[in-house]
Amino acid sequence: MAHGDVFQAISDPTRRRLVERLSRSELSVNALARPFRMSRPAISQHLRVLRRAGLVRVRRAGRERYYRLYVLPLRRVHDWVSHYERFWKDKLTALGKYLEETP
Amino acid sequence: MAHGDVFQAISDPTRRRLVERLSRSELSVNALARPFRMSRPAISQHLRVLRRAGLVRVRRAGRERYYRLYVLPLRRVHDWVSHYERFWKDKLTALGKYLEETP
DNA sequence: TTGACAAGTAAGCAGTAGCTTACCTATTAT
DNA sequence: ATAATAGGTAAGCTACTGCTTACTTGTCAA
Repeated sequence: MAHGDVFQAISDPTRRRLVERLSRSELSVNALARPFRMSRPAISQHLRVLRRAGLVRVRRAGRERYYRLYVLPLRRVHDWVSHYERFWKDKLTALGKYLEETP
Repeated sequence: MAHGDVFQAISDPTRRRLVERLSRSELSVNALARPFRMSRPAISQHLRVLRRAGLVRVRRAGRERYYRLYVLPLRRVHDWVSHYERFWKDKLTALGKYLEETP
């Protein structure tokens, strides 16, 4: 399983774009890779990272493989970041005030 | 400014812990570094990454430097991740359903 | 059945990340 | 003035990342 880290998985902009594309629909690797200027093996390797982080799953159909987004691991990121949300929403906290004073 | 990437900045678990510690209060580097088993220069280097990502700011007081959290860059991460929130909250979407079917 | 195509893996390479020890600078204390 | 302290920077090392090209495997089409 190799169970990679989600934070690390989404730290790369290419992988974030892959996730974005998959949020619209399931896609074959070729379709996924189309807009990228990178070699297809590079994409395969990024997909491996996403797979290991549990962010995507593959369905084989003939000689194609369809990737589908599996968002649950993103929840960890969401939860971690949400903890700080109040600092930019609640301007009454010390840090929030500091924020306002310093542009 | 060197304007580092926030996603990359928080991809390291040590840096996330630093951010967590700073969310409670402003801290000097020594105070910050106390619970870590790493050398202090290592911490300084992590702080530089956080600084470049705009996540912390320093205030000098005598020979100490107090680091303070500056959360605004986290908003980018929050926004990006929030876009996928509906996939685990709204179980009616295709991907949400898929999620339910596959444990 | 021969070839084209989809996608993955392997090997190799340059660049960077994360750590260490050693050193430097500024401030405080004796 | 001397030494201790806070913290940063530099150099160097290992390990990992992200890419490439070359090769492999499985599937479909002529």
